[in-house]
Amino acid sequence: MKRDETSLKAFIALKRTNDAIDIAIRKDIRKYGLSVTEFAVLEVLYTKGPLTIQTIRDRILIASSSTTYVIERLIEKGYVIKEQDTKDRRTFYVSITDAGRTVMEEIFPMHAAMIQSFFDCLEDDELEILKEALKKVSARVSNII
Amino acid sequence: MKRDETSLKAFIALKRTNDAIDIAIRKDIRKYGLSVTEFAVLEVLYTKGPLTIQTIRDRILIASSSTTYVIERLIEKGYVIKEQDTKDRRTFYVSITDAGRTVMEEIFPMHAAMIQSFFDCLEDDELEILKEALKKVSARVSNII
DNA sequence: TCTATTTAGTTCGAATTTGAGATAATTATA
DNA sequence: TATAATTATCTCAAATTCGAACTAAATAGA
Repeated sequence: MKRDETSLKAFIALKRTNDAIDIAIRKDIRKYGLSVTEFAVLEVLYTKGPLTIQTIRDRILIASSSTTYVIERLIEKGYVIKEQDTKDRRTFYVSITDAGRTVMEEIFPMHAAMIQSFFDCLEDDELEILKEALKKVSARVSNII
Repeated sequence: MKRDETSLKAFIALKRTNDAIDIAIRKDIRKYGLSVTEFAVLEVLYTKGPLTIQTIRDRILIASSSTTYVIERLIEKGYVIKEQDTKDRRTFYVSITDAGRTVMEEIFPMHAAMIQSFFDCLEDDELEILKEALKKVSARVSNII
């Protein structure tokens, strides 16, 4: 198969894999009344600690207006709080609350187990190459855009 | 790094790569007045020929209500037509029109070149493993769900 | 210092997407 | 054959997402 053709096939496989996993996660997380985006925000705050709104947006790659929206939903649910930075009053830090942490502690193990089961069809070295190759490609995409 | 941890990292990299590419494609295709979903439908009809609505839905993994919606948009734009199957009157075949083909012939080379440039940071064997690994994972996900 | 530019986040309207529940046609079963 | 179950698609309301334009605050440059 020619190089160009392989790239296109890889892209199609990437899209399909992502979409299929997304559907699985959506179903799973819906039980807890969360959308995939809400979960992504909670997850990054849970693992990385308090972040500015902008950092959250860069992490999960959604429009900034969507970031405002999803954080508002999470505040309503009591899972995060938003605090203005005293030094730079344009920026806000978002942190997970105890209630948010409790939900994540309930969801996360099942979520992680599901993800792991998706990848358990790969050998160790395949998985490693997959991970590294994806990192290279996403860095490349960010560079080009 | 432990196996489980690598799976989670691979998943995060997958999501991030997909989202970044999606944003790039959206920008690119917007110039032609198409959404990413509309483009995906056109692309599959362009490369695979006429398909039923259900097959299109399975290919691009969106809700069936969304399939109805996006095909309606494409009909309005004159890029596809919908024809009822004479044998099974529940099913409809969707085909790309000449106008749709013309648009695809205009967009597709640039689109393909962009995709290829995203993957040109990988060696041939890395790309091959990436593609095959993604196929395995998406098959695995479909099996589990 | 004054003004221009940049940065962080929000508002708003329009477009898209979803899930739940129809409808209509086909197929399986009693 | 009559009825039940399945299949293909659609309708609808609600939720999400986006892009464009905005406000407010900080920083850079004259």
